[in-house]
Amino acid sequence: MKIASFNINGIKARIGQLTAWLSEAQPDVVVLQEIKTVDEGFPAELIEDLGWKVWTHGQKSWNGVAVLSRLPVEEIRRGLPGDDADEQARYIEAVVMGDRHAVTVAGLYLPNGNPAPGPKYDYKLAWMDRLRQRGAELLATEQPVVMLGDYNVIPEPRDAARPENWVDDALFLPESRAAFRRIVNQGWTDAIRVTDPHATRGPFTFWDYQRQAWERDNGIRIDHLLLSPQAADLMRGAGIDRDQRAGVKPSDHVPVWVDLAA
DNA sequence: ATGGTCGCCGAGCGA
Repeated sequence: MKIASFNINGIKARIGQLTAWLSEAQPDVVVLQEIKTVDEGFPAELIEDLGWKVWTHGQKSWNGVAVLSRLPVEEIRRGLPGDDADEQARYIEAVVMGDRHAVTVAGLYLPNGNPAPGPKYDYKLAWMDRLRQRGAELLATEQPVVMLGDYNVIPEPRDAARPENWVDDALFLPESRAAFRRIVNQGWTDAIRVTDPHATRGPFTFWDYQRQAWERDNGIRIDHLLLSPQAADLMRGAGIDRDQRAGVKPSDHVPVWVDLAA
């Protein structure tokens, strides 16, 4: 079961890139972030015509997440538990049926948090605490779980081409990194990192549109795939589709994926 | 220190 995450940065602007990548990469399950539309504005038919089922959790203009699956899905949950007043569409969860295992796939778009300090940063840290609580519940199932998406956290200096540029940024502040570490340390495996544990630079998943960041490979790694122990035991491989950042009108993020023997 | 680029939609915000 190949499971991927892609921050698409506006589905209406990126439907062509998405469908081309789907046929090229051949994932079985995809979570999307920043669809930037209400559910009715999502071009589901174009994707359904390619053999997918589509579930969206949309919002006007900002945020918004979705699940695409070519495998049967048993349950869908929209919204991160823990705050009924939270209006932002940043979380969607699916139980996907593989041939051998059911896999819980939690797609997330963690708040950016800038400027920090401030209310947006407080919201980010509170959201991360809610994610940690949901993560504990999912780990307690002792089943294969993949919690993946745009975490908006640079975990370590080697995850940025120029870490010195990020020291005051909500993506790299010590509190953000500590909150991410606290989640990982519950027992999750960082699928991309374990494919090359001793890398000293990168790999990256995001390059800003500004200042020729892509041309200069001035990237950061903020899209992550966290695996429960039962999912990590099934891992066959993981990767980053870096070439998706080239070409005409790309997203500023690229897809990340993990393949499970599920 | 500033501005640099996108996508949302049709001005300015969020990233």
